[in-house]
Amino acid sequence: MEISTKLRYGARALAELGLTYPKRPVPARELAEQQGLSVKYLEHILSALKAAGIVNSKRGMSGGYELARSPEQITMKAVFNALEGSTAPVKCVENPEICSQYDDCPTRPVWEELRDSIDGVLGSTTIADLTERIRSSAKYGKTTYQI
Amino acid sequence: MEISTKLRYGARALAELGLTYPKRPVPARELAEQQGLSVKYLEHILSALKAAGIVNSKRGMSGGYELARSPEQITMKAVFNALEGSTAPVKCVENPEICSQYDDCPTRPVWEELRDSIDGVLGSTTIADLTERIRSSAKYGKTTYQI
DNA sequence: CTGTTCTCCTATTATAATGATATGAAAGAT
DNA sequence: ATCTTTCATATCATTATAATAGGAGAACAG
Repeated sequence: MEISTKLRYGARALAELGLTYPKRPVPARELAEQQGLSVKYLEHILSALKAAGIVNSKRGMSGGYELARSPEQITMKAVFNALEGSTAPVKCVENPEICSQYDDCPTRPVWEELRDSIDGVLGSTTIADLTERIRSSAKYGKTTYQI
Repeated sequence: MEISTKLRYGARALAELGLTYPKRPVPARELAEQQGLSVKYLEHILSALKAAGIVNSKRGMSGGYELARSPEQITMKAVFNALEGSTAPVKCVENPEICSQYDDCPTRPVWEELRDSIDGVLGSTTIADLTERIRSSAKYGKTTYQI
């Protein structure tokens, strides 16, 4: 039950966007370089984040991506939902109709508890928390990357 | 981030084994019929549960599988680990050496929190809880299946 | 109005994981 | 002996993930 690379890379990219917010948009190329990813792959991820209303984009020279809201207002739950889908570990939890034994299933309550617990963690963490960790990191300010 | 069918089917099978514990072993065929699964597939699952020390098995006539301990002593965390692997949503959480940026990763703490939260839920639920739900279910006693 | 920088859209491919089936050997009970 | 069951291994189909590729179209600078 691992998370996808999309969520991993996407979350880190958003953490970086938190650093520049609200100063300037950052091109996908720049974000990709920081993480050592291909620009094309990160573009996909950013596209999904845009579709979810988490980032805005600007085309052309000195364009790029920027957070659509302040970092404090973007929860990891929203990011998870955008890049990973539902937090429910089984489909029946969100679509009761797909299981004929829904009401009598002895295991479903466990999966519901899991979902709620995951939602709790993700809902109480924001991009601001991630960005703050970059700021207080040992390497912060020592890299070649300029804000 | 869904759980596998192995865990879903396996958990239900264990809940059923809780009903008969400690009276008699139940053959895979019987457990498979209850869930409408192929015997062969469930055999794989039960085999993994046996390797994890969660069930015991007995060959030959009137053989089958039975819980290795009392239902109260088998947590869903043990079952998850046996059928799904680690509860860590990313590998680096359990193997720091695979990531060069381990100490400075702004997202890792989130994944660690997620793991702990999942462990909490799974660790506080036992097979006894599942079995109890079968016992108090509307259909219990009305099926053709005899204990 | 031209070139550059960038997002954006769609298609394709590779790889791995899951889900499942199949065959038959080995062990135990009667 | 024979029936029932676990056990071991191999194979296959399907899906999801991860990633790459090519190029169209917007914004802006000169």
